[in-house]
Amino acid sequence: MASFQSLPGFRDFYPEDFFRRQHIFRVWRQSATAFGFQEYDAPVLEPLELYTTKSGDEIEGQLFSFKDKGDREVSLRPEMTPTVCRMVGSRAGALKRPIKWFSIAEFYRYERAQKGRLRAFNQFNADIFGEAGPEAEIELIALLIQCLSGFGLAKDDFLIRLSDRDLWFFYLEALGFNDSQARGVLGAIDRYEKMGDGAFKAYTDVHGPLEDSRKQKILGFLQIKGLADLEAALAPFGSEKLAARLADWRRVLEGLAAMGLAEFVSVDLAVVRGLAYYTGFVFEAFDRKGDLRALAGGGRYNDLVKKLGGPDLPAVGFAIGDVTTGLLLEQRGLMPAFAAAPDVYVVIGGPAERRAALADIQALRAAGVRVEYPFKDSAFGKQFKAAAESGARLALIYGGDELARGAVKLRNLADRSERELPIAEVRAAVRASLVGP
RNA sequence: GCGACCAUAGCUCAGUUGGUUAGAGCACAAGAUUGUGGAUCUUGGGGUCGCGGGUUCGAAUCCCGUUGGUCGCCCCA
Repeated sequence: MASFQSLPGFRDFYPEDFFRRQHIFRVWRQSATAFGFQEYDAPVLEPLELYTTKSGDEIEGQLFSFKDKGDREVSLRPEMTPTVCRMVGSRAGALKRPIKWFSIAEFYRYERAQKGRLRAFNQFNADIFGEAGPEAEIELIALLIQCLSGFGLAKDDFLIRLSDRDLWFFYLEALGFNDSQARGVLGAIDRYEKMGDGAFKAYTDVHGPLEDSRKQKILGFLQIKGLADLEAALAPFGSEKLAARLADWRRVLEGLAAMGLAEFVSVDLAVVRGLAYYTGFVFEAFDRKGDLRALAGGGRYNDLVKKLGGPDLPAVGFAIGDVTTGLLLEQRGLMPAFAAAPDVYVVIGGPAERRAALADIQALRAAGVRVEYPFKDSAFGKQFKAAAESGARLALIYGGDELARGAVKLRNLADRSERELPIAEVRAAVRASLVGP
């Protein structure tokens, strides 16, 4: 047992773990690139204030924060949103709209680890700045779907639940709740799926009892699972603002339907997201079959750039994590097996043959061919075993007999066929064999 | 911050009422095997039994503490 271990909630990535992580990153990056998002990165360590300004002082309990040697209050980043708001905000005047950015980065939260949640984890973040209309939501939800279906996950595997904090506030206002009460109700709604009726305890503690008729209306609104139901529920409260909002809803759902993605998305007002800074549409991605925590979440946050000192810039974004995604892919058998096979394994007869082999090995590698060879001289039998175990498609054999003729052997390890070729043709022959059938 | 369960080799685990030098399979390495394959056989390396203390003639085993893991609660950006 080693004397040192990684810190709680932090992971070592051994090659097979790293391979799985890279697979996840690769799908995310390909998806974002295909959607025209540009990649950025930012510091791991930020001023503590960046997060307390956004989320309040209570957040500090969940942060990896400390004082640096210059007596600055700093924190490892727990999320990307404030950082990207700062970056976009400070150059907003010069950036072409819409601003579509993504990042893949590691984040740190000082919390107890549990299933799907660690202290250090990776997230893909995608955000669109400068577009107030629902086209931004369409783009991001479509990207989120691609970031999951790119692994081979289908509509039976996951679901995007779409909700709207604006509509909730509108509805609660119509029921006579003031702003503070409405926020309390949203807090209860956020917990209702998990806790049932107990979710309202925090509300009644602060705002007093909630009469049954209004509570039933709230619970009824919560059950809405489609646009038609939504429109029917809101019909009694007709107003221009509401009509415009419902028009936004139709545009989002029609846009996604036109992309062929309707079956991935459901209207579901039970999703409100805990954070207060969301200002409109909010959405989460869920595993349909299992009991995993949310796969991804996001929404619109039109006030945050300004709150963090930037211009008034509408924004919408989402994040998806590597831990839950990895668990889901393992459960569904969609995580590819670790593969580190070279293209070519070179079998070397002995010290004299090694010199010729090394020259070709270096030339092949410089040309981009993955080449492996034994460091120490050993029996041919052992080397062929090693060649087979390496998973290489080809073996190049540098034996004394062949080299005496100025030749080497090229063996196809899959079908065990073998041919001799002049040593000068090794590079061309290897290339042809690798691209060939 | 709170709670439950767990901890023996790189991995999965065995280890009797507390009793000599803690074992197996897999993995790794060497050999059988100096010109052709993932097999087989033989051999080997690898352990402060998570750590610390206590009980005992004697602790992997019993007790206390602690650290870590897993899973919940709180929280979830």
